[in-house]
Amino acid sequence: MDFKLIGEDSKSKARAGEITTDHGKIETPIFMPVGTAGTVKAVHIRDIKEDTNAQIILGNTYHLYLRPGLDVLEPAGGLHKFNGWDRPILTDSGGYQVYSLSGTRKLTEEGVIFQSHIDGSRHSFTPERVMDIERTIGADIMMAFDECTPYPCDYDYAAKSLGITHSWLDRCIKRFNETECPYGHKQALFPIVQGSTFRDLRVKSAEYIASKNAEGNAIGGLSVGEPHDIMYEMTELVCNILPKDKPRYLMGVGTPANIIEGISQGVDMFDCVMPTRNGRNGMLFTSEGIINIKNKKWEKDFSPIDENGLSFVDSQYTRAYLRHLFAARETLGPMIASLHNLGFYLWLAKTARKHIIEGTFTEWKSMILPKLTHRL
RNA sequence: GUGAUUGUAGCUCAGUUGGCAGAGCACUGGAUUGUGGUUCCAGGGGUCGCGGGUUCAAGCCCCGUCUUUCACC
Repeated sequence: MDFKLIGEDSKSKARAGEITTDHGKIETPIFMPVGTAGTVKAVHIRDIKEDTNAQIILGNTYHLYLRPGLDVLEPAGGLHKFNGWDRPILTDSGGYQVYSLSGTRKLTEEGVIFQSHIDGSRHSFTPERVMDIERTIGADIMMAFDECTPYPCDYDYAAKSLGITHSWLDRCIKRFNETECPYGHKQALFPIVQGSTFRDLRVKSAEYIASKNAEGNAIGGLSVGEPHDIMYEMTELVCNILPKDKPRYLMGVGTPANIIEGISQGVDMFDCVMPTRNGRNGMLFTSEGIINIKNKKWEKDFSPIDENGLSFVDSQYTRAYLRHLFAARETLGPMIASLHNLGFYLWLAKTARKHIIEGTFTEWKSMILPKLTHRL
């Protein structure tokens, strides 16, 4: 993996760059659609590639390990071959899922013993095991196994958890260096900064992660319910410590406004379930504001979904028709809304990049921000 | 025609000994941040078939009437 900076904004920390992987280039800042179970829910691979122009998607170690399992993914030739996505893939390590999904779990210095949310079966994740699984999935970017602390989180727990995350990182790096991709392409390992909402823990973690000189670095443990200003404060703090010449990935963020703020603080990569999950539930992010397509006010609105949108669904379908699909619980409704939202998120990142390169990012940001939170 | 039976929110139905009219679904809003195609929160909505009567008080008891379904002539 390679990363080079293309341009920097003079009035903020925003920067434009380019990541090169064996599966192609990623122009940053970038939004990465989430494809937890090997699919970006309700959207065809063809539409993600050709309509939203996404350059990288996510997969999830926890979910893919449980289903379909490595005994399917390995003979399939890895996730790229399995789902037909030939551009870059990033796999989340499962640390977040062990925290958010698993009913009963036991966390020790060694690793985590958890129960499957599907059938209750017991499994064990250690840093070594997670590295092996991510090798078998074959993602271009593998995330280190961490513990995502909840919010709120008391200081003692956050400090103890951080120690575990750091020691797990060392074991991830060791295993990563001892193994290689079974399919022949290169894989990168990104460590994750934790430390909850405590400045000293975040600084300590960011310095530790920076010292590993990884090919890219991630900020985790945010967007878990804390106020936005705390999220921004922690992001800014950490970005000032993480190396400038490596991509920075803010995990799980966020709303369009969160992403613009993150970009201005020097974050290069984002992922979030919001465009797809909220899309499936009728919430649309458009160029003029946020729409709840289920609202009665759209019942007889025969205007296009988003007259400025670049996705084919934006002009193909009307708001009234999309509302009807949701009211009738037709499968096409969530499909249209998901594709539209992904198109909008990708447009947002691409347009931010253009303005960073042209030197007009700050002006554009102050123009676009009110529209991103406005409700139609 | 006779004997039973039914009628309460848009729908399906609870409603105790007579004591503030309820639920689920639907509808109207809101939430959702490294995804279990969800889930959660809030709100609006009633001439208790209709007309009388008893009672401090009736969805509930009494009388009449209409209505639903069933059985028998």
